[in-house]
Amino acid sequence: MSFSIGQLARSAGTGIETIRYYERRGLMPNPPRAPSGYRRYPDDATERLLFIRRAKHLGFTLDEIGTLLSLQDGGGKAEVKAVAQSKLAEIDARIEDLQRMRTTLADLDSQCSGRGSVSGCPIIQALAENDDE
Amino acid sequence: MSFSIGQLARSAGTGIETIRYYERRGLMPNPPRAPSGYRRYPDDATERLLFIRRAKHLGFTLDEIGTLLSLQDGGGKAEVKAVAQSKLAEIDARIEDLQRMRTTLADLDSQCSGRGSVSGCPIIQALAENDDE
DNA sequence: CTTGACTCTATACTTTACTCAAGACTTTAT
DNA sequence: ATAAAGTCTTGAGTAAAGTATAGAGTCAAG
Repeated sequence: MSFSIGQLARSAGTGIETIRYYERRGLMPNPPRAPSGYRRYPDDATERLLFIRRAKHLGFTLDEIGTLLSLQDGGGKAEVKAVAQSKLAEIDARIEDLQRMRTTLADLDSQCSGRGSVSGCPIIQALAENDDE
Repeated sequence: MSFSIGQLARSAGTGIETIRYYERRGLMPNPPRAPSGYRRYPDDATERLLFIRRAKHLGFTLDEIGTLLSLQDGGGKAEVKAVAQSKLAEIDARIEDLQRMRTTLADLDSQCSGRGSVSGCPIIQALAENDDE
């Protein structure tokens, strides 16, 4: 049994263009072709697409997913763990960043009455003021 | 006193191209020109650039900053507060997203010994497996 | 056999916020 | 006066991950 690209897309919940894009990016192997030139996918193509989807959902970039896919077939746990940990560090940094923003913004928001003209608005003032670097 | 674009860039810590870009985007007003066509910035141009920088630092997009700048001159506190709150909600959603990723990833990472070949690696297995939607 | 759905390639467009390059002109310093 | 540094406009390129389009060929059903 083999799939057409449309069937594969449906079975994995992606778009057709996405699959061709992944192929160009080297994430999906070039599938065999029917005499017409149509792509014919083996059963496990769905698995590979779902692998990519799950990895994206965990925050990996397509490049990183490419690495993970190649490690899947013939790497060591240490390499996989390294990729995971570096992503973890990245996520942590991003969270801290966002939390700093959140704190400042929530603070300003709570200081703003939300009534009247903009003059004296603590949010605008904080942006307009000249104290922090 | 008026600045050249280079002086303005230095005084605000941005690049020259960035200033021209902001001008095209409508964030910086078109400044008066010298006879040569050179831009001549009034003193408060630096303030405006710094406003933009601070707002970016809080996570606002340039479009949102455009809104804030126009509210600064003639809006109401309610509008400003609305912009801030919607950004706050966005940041919260993003943090939750990242925290979900972080939890899963940290979990998998802790389950992986980091030694030996990839076979049986919990990280790869989680990505390859077929259980969650 | 014809209609409609599907697929092919190649190319361009999307978003966000810049950044760079080319080629010409101007200002500043020596 | 001349050279270096600065500025001008226009247009293109960058990252990331697709999405869309055109125009041509193919497959399945009636």
